[in-house]
Amino acid sequence: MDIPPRHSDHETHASCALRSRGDDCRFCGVRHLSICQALNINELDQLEKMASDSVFEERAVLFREEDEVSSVFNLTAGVARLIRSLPDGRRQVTGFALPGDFLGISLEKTWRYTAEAVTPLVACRFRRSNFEAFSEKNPHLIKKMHEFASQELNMAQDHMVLLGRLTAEEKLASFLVEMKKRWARVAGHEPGLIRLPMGRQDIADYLGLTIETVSRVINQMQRDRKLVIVPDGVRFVDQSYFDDLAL
Amino acid sequence: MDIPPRHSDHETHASCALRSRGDDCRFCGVRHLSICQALNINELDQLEKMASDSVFEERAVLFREEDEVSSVFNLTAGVARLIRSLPDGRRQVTGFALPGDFLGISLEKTWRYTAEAVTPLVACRFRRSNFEAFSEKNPHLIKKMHEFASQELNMAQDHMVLLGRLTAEEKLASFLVEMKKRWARVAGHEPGLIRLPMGRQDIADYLGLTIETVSRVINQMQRDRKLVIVPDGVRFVDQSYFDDLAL
DNA sequence: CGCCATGTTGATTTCTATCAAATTGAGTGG
DNA sequence: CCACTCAATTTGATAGAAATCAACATGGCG
Repeated sequence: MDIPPRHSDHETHASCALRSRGDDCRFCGVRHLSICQALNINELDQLEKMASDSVFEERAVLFREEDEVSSVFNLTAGVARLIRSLPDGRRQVTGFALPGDFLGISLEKTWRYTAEAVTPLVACRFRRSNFEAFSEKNPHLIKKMHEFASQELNMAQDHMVLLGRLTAEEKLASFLVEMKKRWARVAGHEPGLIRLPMGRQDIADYLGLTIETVSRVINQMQRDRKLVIVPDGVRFVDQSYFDDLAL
Repeated sequence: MDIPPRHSDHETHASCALRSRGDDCRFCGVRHLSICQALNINELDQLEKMASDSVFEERAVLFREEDEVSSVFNLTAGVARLIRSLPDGRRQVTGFALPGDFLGISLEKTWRYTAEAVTPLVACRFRRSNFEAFSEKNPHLIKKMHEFASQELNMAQDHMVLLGRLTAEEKLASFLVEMKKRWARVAGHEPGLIRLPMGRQDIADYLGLTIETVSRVINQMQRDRKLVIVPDGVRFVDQSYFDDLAL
């Protein structure tokens, strides 16, 4: 990955020591996790001709709420936060996108949320018009996109329960269990380590809490020997404590 | 509507003074609001052969979380609450279904929420296997279902902001504005009246509040001359107050 | 080494939940 | 028609969880 891929339109010149599609969808590390699992080798070849790798550095904005959807993205490496903002600055993080996640599943004309890189990230990028035309010709891709959207809707409903009805402690436990499960699907993760590349403020905005409460609850969990805080994340000490509390 | 429709499989013998598909999709009052808008007259005829009108009385359960999805529903009259429950009894109402809304959009194997009739209701019912087979042959129906699912996802994200970041007063204002907008799409509504057929507890469980807080906030709004409480709903007195507060 | 963003900890306030009681109102049967 | 019942709602008093306000600590990086 020292040589930028052919179709690359780098947003930045950040180091390329990141997994990505490279130049061949057949060897893509996130293919089996992503929308592309719906495609056969032949269709993959067609799609590949429309793809370009985009690299974003930490804090870069992939797109903003209200922006026209000119491209859709398939995350291959890194983490993004998805944000809705209120006019007075209050934020709700509606989700974190991990490798394999697709941004633009809805095929709407404008983005309904802002996406920012939490870590350096790589995404397989398609022009919306191309991608939509391709999907128009491949009904099973639409079906797969619908499956992914349904799964997202399901997660959104889970999150409503969390936001509406859980205590701060339950929210944190649920979040950590969720991140543990989601990282387990991503190749190359260290089992046992729950990576938390996002800051405390992002976690707070995801859980409908303040940064102080997030900090207090996590540190209390550490004092109670439920977990240990490590660089870039946490490790569970008492898994059953989390299983009992989590949604 | 005094004579039950041909394919009817009534859950109850409740009065039929309710709008419904009747026996002909072409005259269905919610067609233009529903998934069926994707279909031409010919396709509508095919779909009609698979449809049956179901009638549910107040409080009836359409289906429960975890149940197998044996039928999907297109609501033609009445209101349903969609509920996720925690083991200890805490509830989150994830949404209210109004005429034109489709239940089963995701085509998953099991329901992820419980649906209960808030009012007597009528739904156009399809066996899941039939509906799925039909959609398999009609890619534009899948596309339309995907559009509807995307719209629901969008509403779910709005609701996350509400649950995570709004105050009780803002939550109520947003809810009332949302209901006003949604009823405006349904034929036969009285403009100006915001119908609230659901009880205070349902509203509380939708907004992540308690029944007491919902009651207090609405009654305070009435004392402040922002709205008046009327049988079966409210009327706005100061629309701009709500526009300013709502999400 | 020191700077600045990020995170932690402490003190206090506030909003909403909880607990408790009164009120309303729809449905029932005398 | 009117008392009665029971559920739903409203109102009041108090408690409590998390927010806010305010330092302080940490740690990555020039």
